Amino acid sequence: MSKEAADATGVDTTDPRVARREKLRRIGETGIDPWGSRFDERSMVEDVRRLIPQIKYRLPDGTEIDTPNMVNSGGSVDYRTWKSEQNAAAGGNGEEIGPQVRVAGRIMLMRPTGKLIFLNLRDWTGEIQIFIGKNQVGEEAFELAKLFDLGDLIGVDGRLGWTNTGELTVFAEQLHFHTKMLEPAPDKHAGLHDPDLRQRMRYADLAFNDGVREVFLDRTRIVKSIRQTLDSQRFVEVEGPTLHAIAGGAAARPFKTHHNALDMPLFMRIALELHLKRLMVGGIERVYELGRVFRNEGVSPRHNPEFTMLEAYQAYGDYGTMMELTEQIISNAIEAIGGGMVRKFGDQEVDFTPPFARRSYDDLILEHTGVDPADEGAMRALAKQLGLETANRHADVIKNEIFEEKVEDLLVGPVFVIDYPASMCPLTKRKVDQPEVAERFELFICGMELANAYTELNDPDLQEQLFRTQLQGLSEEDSMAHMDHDFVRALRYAMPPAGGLGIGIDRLVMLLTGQRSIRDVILFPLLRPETFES
RNA sequence: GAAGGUGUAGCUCAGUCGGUAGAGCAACGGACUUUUAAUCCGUAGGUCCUGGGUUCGAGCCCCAGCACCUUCACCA
Repeated sequence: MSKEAADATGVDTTDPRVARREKLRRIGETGIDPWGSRFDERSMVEDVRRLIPQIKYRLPDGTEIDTPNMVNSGGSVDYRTWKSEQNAAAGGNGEEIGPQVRVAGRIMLMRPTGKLIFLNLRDWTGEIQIFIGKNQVGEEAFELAKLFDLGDLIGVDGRLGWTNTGELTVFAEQLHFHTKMLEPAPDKHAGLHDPDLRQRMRYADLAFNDGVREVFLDRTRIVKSIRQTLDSQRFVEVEGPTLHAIAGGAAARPFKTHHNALDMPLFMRIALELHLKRLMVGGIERVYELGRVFRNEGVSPRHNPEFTMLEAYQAYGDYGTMMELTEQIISNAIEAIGGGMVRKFGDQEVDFTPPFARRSYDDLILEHTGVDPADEGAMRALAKQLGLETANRHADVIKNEIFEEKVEDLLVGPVFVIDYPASMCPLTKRKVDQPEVAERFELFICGMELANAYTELNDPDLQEQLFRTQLQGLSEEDSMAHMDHDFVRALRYAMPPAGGLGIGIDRLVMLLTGQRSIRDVILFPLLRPETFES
């Protein structure tokens, strides 16, 4: 048994948790519900700041003048000096007047100085200083204020005004206790740094770390903007099934699950594609889904097992249409969060001003390797030189490995890589005059694959044949040759020629908000479960 | 799955050559009615990730395990 410190009431003071529970108890003793209740007609901090013009200085003769632009609020005026000048000119002491406001939020900082306490109160729109003076709020309320801890949720009624140092402040007249935080607050300046804690306890990360909420609010703005861009072009948003009997539409390992009542194996979807195309057969000529897909693969700063995809399909379009749509989606999203078309990502700078560059797959290989991609022998030799596996592999597979090895990382972009080898793209229409080339693009930015689009294959017989054709050099698990008879039947009911687009939303948010890890743009990324003692 | 890194007070982090466990913030007590990460005085707080081993002696060295980070692998 370790020795325990105790305050006058015999309570252990070494553990902040114990101290907080003791304060909770004392608050309850005063008759106040420490878990709060409905609190109507409060203002958001953002809106309170808009009331600044209503703060006036009333001179002895009754005239009211605007308060100046303070040092602490971006201006240059020292309030004390300004007031004494005004008073001297008026021949008497004036008085500041300001609007009544009601705010609520979390206590982020506390600066008690004897019989007054300064607080920084934060709600989800911003932070504002609160002044609590013993003489101003009364003995009882001041005793309550002494039981406040960092992280507690409180409400304040008071007058909006300036302190002598020119800080916008709510001068408290009435205090309301809303909720006690029972856990110790993170470091008030450094916040939570440990990435494990930040991800596990995203609530604390959001509450106490600067900039985190802004990233996730930007994510919401980006997603909303994408919907607006598509909706304004008469795309219809739909919700496809997430449980699939056949995990198709991409080459990825699915999560397996099981339906008990039907005793049926199921897969979590790995793509949205095949159901959206069925809907185009049904006549929804412009259709999209913004939804979660699941891929049973490793995690990395760019991969989370569940992530958000946009897929959009436009009848009578092609991959060129999809390039234009992609440019609109991205530039509108940037406009929605502000900050300009030129953005920094790590030490790279990316100019998102459309139109984006368009470069052919083969040209890029030639440019970055100096080897002719049409020369299969030379490609194989280069692959061997790079230490890549070449035996029994299709020439296009080898070429693609070379592309991934030598080209992808260098594409700062944004650049549309166009015209892929047809054998790599079983859901893609071939060029009429070049059947070995597929009408497909991938959009690369900062070495990341951000979007993928095709002129969609709508020939049911060819589609069936491609499903049946096991690609050389790919295992069954790695190929997308999972026959989906119903999908082929759907094509037989006539799917219009169309362009289709997929965008990785998480990666887009990463790029636009400057976050280096996908886990910083996903609220609750996958983690191993924490072990709790109980 | 592989390699490297990290794990020390509630939080952020130091910890020398292997020799009694440290700071700032938070907490507790005190002073302070215009502070800005308030300041000042004082007090308390440790399963040094877990389990083994080497050693007279381990936060530090060795082995195994766990979690996270990075790179790689997997990844249309």
